[in-house]
Amino acid sequence: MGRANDDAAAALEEYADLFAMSGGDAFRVRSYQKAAKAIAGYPGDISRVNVREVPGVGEAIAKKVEEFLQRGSFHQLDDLRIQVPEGVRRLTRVATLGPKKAVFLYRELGIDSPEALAEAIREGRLAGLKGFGAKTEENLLKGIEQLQQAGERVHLGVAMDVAEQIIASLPAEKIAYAGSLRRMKDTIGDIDILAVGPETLMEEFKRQPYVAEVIASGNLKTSIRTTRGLQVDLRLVPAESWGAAMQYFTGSKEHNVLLREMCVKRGWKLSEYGLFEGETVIASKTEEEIYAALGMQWVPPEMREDGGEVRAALRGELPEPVTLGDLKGDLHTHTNLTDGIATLEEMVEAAAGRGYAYYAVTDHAPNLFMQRMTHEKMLEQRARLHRLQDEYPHMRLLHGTELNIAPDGTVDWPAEILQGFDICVASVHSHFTQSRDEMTRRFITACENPDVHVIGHPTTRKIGKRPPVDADWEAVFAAAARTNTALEIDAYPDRADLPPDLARLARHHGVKFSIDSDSHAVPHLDNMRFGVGIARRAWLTTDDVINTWPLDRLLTFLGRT
DNA sequence: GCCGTTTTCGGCCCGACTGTTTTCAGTCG
Repeated sequence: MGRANDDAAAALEEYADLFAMSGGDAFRVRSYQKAAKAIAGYPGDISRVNVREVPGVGEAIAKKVEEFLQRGSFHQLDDLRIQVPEGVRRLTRVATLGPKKAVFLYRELGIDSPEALAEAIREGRLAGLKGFGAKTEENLLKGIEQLQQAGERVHLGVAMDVAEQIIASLPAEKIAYAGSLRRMKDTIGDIDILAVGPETLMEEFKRQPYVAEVIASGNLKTSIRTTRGLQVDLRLVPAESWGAAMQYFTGSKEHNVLLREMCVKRGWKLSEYGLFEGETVIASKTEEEIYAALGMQWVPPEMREDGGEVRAALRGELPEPVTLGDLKGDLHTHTNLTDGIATLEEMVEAAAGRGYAYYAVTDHAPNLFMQRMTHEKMLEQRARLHRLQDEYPHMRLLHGTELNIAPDGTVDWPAEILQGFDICVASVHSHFTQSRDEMTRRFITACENPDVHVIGHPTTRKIGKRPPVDADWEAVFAAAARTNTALEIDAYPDRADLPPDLARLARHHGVKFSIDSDSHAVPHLDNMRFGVGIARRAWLTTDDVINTWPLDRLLTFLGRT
């Protein structure tokens, strides 16, 4: 996946927003959005191929993209950025506030940021404004609060992308990311990178095109802000302290405090330079040496959160968390029959390339009206999938669907149709604001449906955009365990759903899990690693995760033998 | 602005919900 694709897609999305806000034709807005989505999901690197090959990109958009690749922007975008201030676009990130109202507020009252809007509401300046009643004001304030709580953190996918780009750009002897990124936290505040190399590496770092601002710079540490607004710290460490530095800067702080307390009791000292007894180095080169010297198992970074891992490691009782290599298939993916952008054949081919033993296609069902799914289209897809099976003797193709859980907990099709699927995922896509009791009942009803195998992205949160729904999760987990309904760990990094803490709680209830990519394009299949990160943070083993199981065991779980 | 023809124009994912309105615009998925 080329980063050029993501950058160009982001520019087109921004252009679509600004174009909509400046009163542009809605169909053209959609063209820009569609092209952005297609470019982001395009498997090839658009800086190396003719971007006109991407479906949804015609002559006009191709010219914009080419100019963007040349100089990092295009002139139509420059023009609109002058007309619509950056803060006004940020207004549309407030829930329930779209382009029309944002521009209206800007024109009428000069409101040019979420902060300015909050102030205007508090000062009563919106009173009497057409279309802005008391309820609207209340909703806007709530939306602004949520936005501020999300803060400046980005989701793991964005941070990983930046970190990998930086690592690839620097000629170090040794270089790796540490910090919350290595622990695979779902949101990341800043990126820590450690390197072994010459001091000239710092100069090289500061010259890179992704650097927007140098915050601080010395011989051993440089802090920058990237063009995407993320802070990155690069530290030079001595080769002989590599393990100690990785251990120290990976954290978490709480995990490290526990280790250092243990050291103090033994008269030792643990720092980023090593484990010492007086002046004598006991261990420093590798993390494994350090943990071994402390008389404990090496702790996987994802588990270093002071969640009982230190005690377990001292006793030699750390579970072996699931790895990417353990996954034998993906059980939630889409094609362009609904809202994916790749064909069935392209998705299946890419899945086979990953060496999967099975792969489920789960397009949306009729109750999400915008997807225009019908019984006939579904049956046609099933026939196509069955024909395709002959070409993949080593990968079992499963025909599934992603059902919509209605407010009362029911799903799209009647039982006799559902039983024709190999697997049914069911997810909430609307009515997010139901009361806790209603939402809990809704999930439990879905779990109790014998034809529902997996609850998709259970909390329905979108990091930075939408909070999780409110439910009595313990009651939902108990129902899932009782009914043998798996809960999904949606690996798509802006979802990361279930979140790690809830997944760990669910495990205590005996719930099984399905780690799925929820792919809507070929490159999304790679997001699986983020789902594995969540699972490892939740201490899940292969026994907990149904898509690490051999096909026979999976089919038994699905009741499809 | 894109696309696929009924091949250079006319359609483009469409329905529900919310808060405001008194018949609907805006937002969302």
